[in-house]
Amino acid sequence: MLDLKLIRSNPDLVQERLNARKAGEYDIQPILDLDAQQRSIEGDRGQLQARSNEIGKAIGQKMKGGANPQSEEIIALKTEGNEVKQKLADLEPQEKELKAQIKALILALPNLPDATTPIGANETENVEIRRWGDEYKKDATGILPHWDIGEKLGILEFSRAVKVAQSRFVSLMGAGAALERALINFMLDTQIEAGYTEVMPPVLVNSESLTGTGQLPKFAEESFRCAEDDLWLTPTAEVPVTNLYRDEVLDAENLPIAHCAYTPCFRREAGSYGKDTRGLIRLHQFNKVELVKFVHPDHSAAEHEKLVGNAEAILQALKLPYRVLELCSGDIGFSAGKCYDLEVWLPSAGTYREISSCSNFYDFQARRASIRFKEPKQKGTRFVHTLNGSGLAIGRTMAAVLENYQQPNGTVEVPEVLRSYMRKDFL
RNA sequence: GGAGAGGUGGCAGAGCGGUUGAAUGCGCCUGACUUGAAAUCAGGUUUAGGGUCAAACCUAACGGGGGUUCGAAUCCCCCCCUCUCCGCCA
Repeated sequence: MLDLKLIRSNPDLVQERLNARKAGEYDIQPILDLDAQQRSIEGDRGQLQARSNEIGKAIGQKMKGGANPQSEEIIALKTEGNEVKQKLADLEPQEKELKAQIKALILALPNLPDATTPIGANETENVEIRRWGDEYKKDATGILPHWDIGEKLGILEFSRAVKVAQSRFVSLMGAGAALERALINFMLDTQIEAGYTEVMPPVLVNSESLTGTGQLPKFAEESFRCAEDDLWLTPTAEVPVTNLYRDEVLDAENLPIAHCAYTPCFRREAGSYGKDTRGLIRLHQFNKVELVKFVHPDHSAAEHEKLVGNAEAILQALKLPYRVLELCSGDIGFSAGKCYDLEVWLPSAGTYREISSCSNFYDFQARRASIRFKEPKQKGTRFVHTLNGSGLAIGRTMAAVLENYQQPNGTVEVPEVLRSYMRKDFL
């Protein structure tokens, strides 16, 4: 959520930053208009309420002093009190309605792209920052797509999963399930070693939580909902883990708070019907290890770089070639101000595919979820900055392993760092 | 699912119609005492919005939403959540 005070005091800057996402898409003028109305009413209301309080206090004092409740003096005050109440009854609903409208409009506004975020219209204008692991790229000749090799090895079961659920689901069988577990454990162990505290959060979350991180209200159609309970299947552990601290005031000395979490993730993938219909790339249910940080605003840029490094460390340990993109203003997510994507090399397709997205949300989510911190000796509170990134998406990592580690004889070598988890060298 | 209890400041916990934004304790901050610290004493310490150069000041908030009243943390109604016991269950 953007700061209304910033919108009010610096409308041109805000509008210009929003235009960097998509020109003509966002207009803050209605907010400014409604805000002016609301403030005007609030002024009047405040005065009336002050008078009402005076009357109440005056009556209280006189009664305590033994005044007759039927005396003219008291009756006159009560009459005025009733008049004030009438006027307030007229003003209050107006102001309430205006506030609700403003809130709804602000909740629909995305974060401002950071000044360092490259300007661009769409994903074609993302900027490649660096590449890693070219030396591990093998000759792709004869390499089967991961879904083919997976079915051949009997470790990925698509058609039966479709019977059980629907399309875009998979069952992992035998060594496939074991590999998934190995990846989860390896990633968690690595991130715990790097200083993250593991958490296993609920994967059903309420609407307030989804609003806190920015999935609601705009992206309701992207999540599975249990309508009777106001609960949704979490689309990413970002939601439950960030909301762990919703409506809290944290001690500055406890920052940064860093969590890693393994959870299944659920996405409806509405509107992507033709895309990635085969394999593990785009499923309604997938596993992910997520990294989430709550940091002091002064350190969020440095913490962001560190977090990207933590995600990269997984790919490096797995010796999977990847590149780092900095997303441009037209492609960063709704809540993010700055975002790096990690893309892993998929030899069968001859392309890099997103495997992690690491974002700095600045105070955008913290403001929505009211996550603040207090510094000793300083008055008041400030919003923390929240960061998160995949570390990593398990299914896509599995796809990358099945392809990058595929042998000419149709087996798949187990990456060295996973062998102690798998207790075997080949699939 | 049945029965009961309860949701108050950073925490614990009073208040149950009138100058109560809220006793008390803990925590925290400032000062005194001390070589320093502890202990002790005095004072201070909620958040949000408005206002101001900065203050003063004004308004709101005692789970959420309505209602009664000149006036509600306190009374009434609805909803949510938590806890205890019973039942069921991984």
